[in-house]
Amino acid sequence: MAARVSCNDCSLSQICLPLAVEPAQLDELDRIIRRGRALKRGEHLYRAADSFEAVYAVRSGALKTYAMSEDGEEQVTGFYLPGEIVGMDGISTAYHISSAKALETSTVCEIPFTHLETLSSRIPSLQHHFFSLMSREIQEDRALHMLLSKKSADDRIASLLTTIAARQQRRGLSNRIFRLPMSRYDIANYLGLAVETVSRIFTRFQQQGLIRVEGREVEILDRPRLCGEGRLHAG
Amino acid sequence: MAARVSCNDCSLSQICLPLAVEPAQLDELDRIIRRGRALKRGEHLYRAADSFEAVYAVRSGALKTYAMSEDGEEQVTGFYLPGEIVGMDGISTAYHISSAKALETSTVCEIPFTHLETLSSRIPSLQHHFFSLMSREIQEDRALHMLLSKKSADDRIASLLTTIAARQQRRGLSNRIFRLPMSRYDIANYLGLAVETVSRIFTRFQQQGLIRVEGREVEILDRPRLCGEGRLHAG
DNA sequence: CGGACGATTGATTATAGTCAAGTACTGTGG
DNA sequence: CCACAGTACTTGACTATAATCAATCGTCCG
Repeated sequence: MAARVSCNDCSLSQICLPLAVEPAQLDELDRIIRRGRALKRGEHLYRAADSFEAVYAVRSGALKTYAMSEDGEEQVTGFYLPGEIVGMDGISTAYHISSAKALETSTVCEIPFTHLETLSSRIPSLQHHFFSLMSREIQEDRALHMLLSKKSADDRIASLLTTIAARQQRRGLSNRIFRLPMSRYDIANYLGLAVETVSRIFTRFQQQGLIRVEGREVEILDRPRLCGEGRLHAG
Repeated sequence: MAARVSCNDCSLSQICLPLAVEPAQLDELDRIIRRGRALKRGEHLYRAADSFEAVYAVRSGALKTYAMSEDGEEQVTGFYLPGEIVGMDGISTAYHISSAKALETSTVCEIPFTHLETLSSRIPSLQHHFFSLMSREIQEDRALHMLLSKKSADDRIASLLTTIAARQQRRGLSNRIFRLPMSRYDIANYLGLAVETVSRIFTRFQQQGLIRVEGREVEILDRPRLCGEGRLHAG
């Protein structure tokens, strides 16, 4: 069964944790990982307030993380695609502050955090890689901060599309045609927009020839104009 | 000179890095720290694209971090008060992606990162604390994400004020009366608002008896209503 | 003292949200 | 296989919130 594959044989090893570990030490990492946990669409990987035990590498499918405000409204805080690490919130509190839910049928590799810490002490490159992963997460949050605080709804959607495209490419897939794993509602929530706005912008981007979109299938037709200036002030 | 004080004698040791280190090992941490770097108002601690060499503990004063978008507009990404660690972006890229600038006369302790990594391998609690610090930064970014994506201008300002108040308290200062180290422009920029909006809300909050404000001096008069529901729909 | 910057206030406008309605999908059970 | 329910998505009309434009005042420095 594919889920039992070792890191050695995993197609994602070049973008996942193993990239930080010498082949000679990969066995050590391999041994602490619990592989192939399967999640059905809508199932939770963990919930807010669950005790923090592990971080998870997405092997297939996609997840979203979200938090609840006091008044019960959901805030989607991130989307996680294969090769990406989810669950790094919670280290400081020892319990998760957000929930992680499968957007579609998914499998994850579970990496118990105390083991990972122990191993990181012994493998400097792993420690560095983990610092690095968290640092990148902070960087991405800063980019999102700018997106939400300075950019128009159009820019936000364009940025989401190109970001997803880039992450697809990282896994060796097309950066032009892909399927969004999340609903319009999740997109709207994540980007701080109303669903209706998201829908309208998808439609307009298509009319402007920037993308072709059919449900969750997206094709990027004019990347320069989508990313850049072209779209600003009447595209 | 106060700046030459060791971590042992530093009044901030209970909220800064030393809290993670046994007294017996504090010397080791102490030795790698370059203390008392002074910054005048407006001076940079580092700039975007500078090579990443160290993280910094704020000893006195206050700093802001900011990034520039391609089109040259500034995005304030954070404010850093005494006892807080600045500069953890940049680990993954080996160069800083944002700039850090003193909002007022400040001093910082410089902690060379490669030394910190080495030491972290030997002191598990320090490694854990550092993971923890980064995790908390991620948590705070998530809270900010919700603030920017779901909350009104009023909520954003209220949240900033109470957050600053809490951080003051952490250092043993009043959580009721304090001086904002940053300009209205920085506040507006950070919260994704126009300066005019910030100004108007400060004025209105004062008229509503929630705060007393005079320039950068702020007194919180009615915390419950400021934080909570009271303000919603006509306070 | 003057200039620049920071802050405030007012008038107007633009962007995205809300409300409302309706269509298209998806999966389920008959 | 189809009917149905429920959800996801789209579109239109109207509205509210905060942005922009503009003017003024205060104050900190050089």
